[in-house]
Amino acid sequence: MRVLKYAILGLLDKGSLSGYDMTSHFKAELGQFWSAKHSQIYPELKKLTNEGFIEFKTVIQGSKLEKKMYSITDDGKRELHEWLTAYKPVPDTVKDEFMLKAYFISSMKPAEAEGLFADQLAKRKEKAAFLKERLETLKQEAGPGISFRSPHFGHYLVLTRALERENGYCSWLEKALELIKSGQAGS
Amino acid sequence: MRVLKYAILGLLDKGSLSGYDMTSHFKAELGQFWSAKHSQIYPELKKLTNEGFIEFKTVIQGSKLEKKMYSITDDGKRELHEWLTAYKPVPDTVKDEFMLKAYFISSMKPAEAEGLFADQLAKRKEKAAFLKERLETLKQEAGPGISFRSPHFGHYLVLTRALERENGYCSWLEKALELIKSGQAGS
DNA sequence: CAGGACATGTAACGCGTTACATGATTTG
DNA sequence: CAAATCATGTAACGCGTTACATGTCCTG
Repeated sequence: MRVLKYAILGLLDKGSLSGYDMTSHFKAELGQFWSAKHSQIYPELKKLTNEGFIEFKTVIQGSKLEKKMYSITDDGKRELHEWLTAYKPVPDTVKDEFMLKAYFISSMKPAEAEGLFADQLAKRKEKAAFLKERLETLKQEAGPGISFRSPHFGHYLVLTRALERENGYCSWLEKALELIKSGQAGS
Repeated sequence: MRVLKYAILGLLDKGSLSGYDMTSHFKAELGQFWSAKHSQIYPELKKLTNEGFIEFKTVIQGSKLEKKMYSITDDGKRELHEWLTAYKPVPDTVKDEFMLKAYFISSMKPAEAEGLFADQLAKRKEKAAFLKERLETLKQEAGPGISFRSPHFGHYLVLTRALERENGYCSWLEKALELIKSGQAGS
């Protein structure tokens, strides 16, 4: 399905970028929902160039270092638009290794399960706090009444969703922990 | 990391299964958080047998049809336990193609974005309703006061998490849709 | 007796990660 | 001047999906 192709086209639709710049985006907010390593990005850039969806200009950074600045072509824009506006089914499976362990909870002792869930809760809370801070920063940059028109709207959507995802996970973990503990008490 | 290995060991820790049985589990509740096709399962079963983590007996179904019933060995149980009780970091990225599109919302017209989000909301609501029904059924089978001791506790955890995941997605989509529509009104 | 479910396998291909490999630039 | 960051590439390997391939059993 080549989703990385569309991730690259989408990034380039906002402005020119080098391959290295793209890896940076995948390490920032966008990385909550999509990412790729540079070893996957560089070959994909070559492929997209051959296909005519993007093009590049070599730029000299400093005195020697060569950098390829990519931009999207009209063909690329058409391709991106087609993907963006296509309605797709919700995936049946979104893989989550922790939930796989949860499914096998009967293979653990209560104390082991409690430890596992408590650890996960602590880590998720930390991540939620981190995302909350990022969102506060964004709100200050973009102003409080963020709207469709704002250049930060995409960031805003991604951050609010990521934060709610973690918060939802946390409240579920808390409920699960109580059930595990009450089962343990009655032994 | 071979997570499929542990998925198989976990399933077998509850009782003997054929490869075909495992694919059925991946199509049921467990499939919300992990799945694999039979083309991946059968080679993995061969590998796990060679490694001594599982073993099988050939059973005749009907008069001719051969079926391999797998069970977990003591080595396999140790291996499973080690994985279950290992604390792991929360993954940085959980891929979500729809959220990638959301990040690129500025490359869409408001009406296009509205259509996309409305479609996603309808599909997520449908999935949430389906999961809610499954959960009601489970509650009737298991009784209302489900606890750690219940043989259905793993199912219960997975279903409640999946349902809350969809509900959370829906409420975020509704908020996003309002922002998109209000931006459109002011154009 | 036909269609769907049960049952098991292999092959080809693409996606994704880790590791290998190199070099320039900036900042403290 | 050392360390971190900027910058680009390839190779090997494993994971996952689609397609190819075959045959039995049960239900209406």
